[in-house]
Amino acid sequence: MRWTLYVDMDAYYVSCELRSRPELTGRPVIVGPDPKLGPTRGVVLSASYEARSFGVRSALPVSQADRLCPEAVWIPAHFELYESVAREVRTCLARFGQRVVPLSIDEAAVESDLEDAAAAESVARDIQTALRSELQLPSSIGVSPFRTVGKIASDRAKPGGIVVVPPETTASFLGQLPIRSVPGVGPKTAERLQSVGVRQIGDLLTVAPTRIREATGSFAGELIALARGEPSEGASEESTGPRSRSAAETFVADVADLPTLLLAIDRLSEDLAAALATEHLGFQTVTVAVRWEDFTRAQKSQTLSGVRRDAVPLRSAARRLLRLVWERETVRGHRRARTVSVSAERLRALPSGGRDLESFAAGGAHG
DNA sequence: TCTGGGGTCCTAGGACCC
DNA sequence: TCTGGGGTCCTAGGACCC
Repeated sequence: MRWTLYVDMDAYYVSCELRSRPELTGRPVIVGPDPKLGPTRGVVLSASYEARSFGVRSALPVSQADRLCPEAVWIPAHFELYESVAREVRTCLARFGQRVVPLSIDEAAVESDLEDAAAAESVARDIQTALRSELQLPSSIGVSPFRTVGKIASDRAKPGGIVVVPPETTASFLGQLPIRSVPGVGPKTAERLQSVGVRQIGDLLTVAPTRIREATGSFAGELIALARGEPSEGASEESTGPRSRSAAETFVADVADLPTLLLAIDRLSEDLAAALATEHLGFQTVTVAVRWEDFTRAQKSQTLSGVRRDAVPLRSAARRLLRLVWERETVRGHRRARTVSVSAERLRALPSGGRDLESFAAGGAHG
């Protein structure tokens, strides 16, 4: 039987940092912008379990984390380190299965043909030991024939554990868990489900399917199948390359004038174009988004007549789109901007040689 | 001092096409 | 009086994830 060993690294960014600073082990450590270095609008990226005991969590505003845990050791993020350690992790995992599917920087599914649940648990144990002894990284592992169930199980295994869910016990394992533990069910969906009487996954089997559908639309079938212990595993995904690349900037203080926003758009466009060039990616759609001071968002996008690769068309489209967003806002009376972002979409791989652009224009598209 | 940055997928209406 | 129908593209926004 094909099993998924769903590996989720514990406090991943913190764990990466502790490899070079082992003396901090056992102390509250937070990866994120250090509040003692000045005002910041940032959030916690990763917190050690010692810091979590103070209530510090990922995505918590730094100002609140500082109040909850003043003695924390703050470490600025080193994303290139985390990417390179993630490659080491995948290399290590490859020894333990037929296939390793990377699912995020700190999660991967190891798929392996194994005799039974006991054999799968034994491999999970070996993986954990290897990650710990060879890479000094703690992990949690969920074991199931189903990837979604593996992910849910890995959450229950944290920190440092292994949870095995044999196929015949899937429905009973899931039944008592809060609906919020299903990947894809966030605060809004959970609230809508609760309003039709669904609090736990098992409730999906007792509430009328039409009501589930009212609450969650096309997601309903997937949810009900999961509750039965027979999740519909989406057809194995061809990885087709990235769909979008973006760059964003949140201002230290909200911005009320267009020229300042245009300067930011210029910088972001340059950064984004450089990143796309590194990956040899062309783009066809440009989106500019503004987050206003009240945290609502407005965006404008434009699809160009063909695939582009340079900073110049990216920047000029982005500037135009920003002006349009700004005009629309002027009509309704001037909120200040908190964050601006530029996104490139409908990406296409370009040959690294740098041939004539027009040969990559979408077939038949003009305008 | 509330709420980063980089992503994915879904929905829904209008345009456009055959 | 009537008002096909199915498909795709574009755009704006919502929800969610790490």
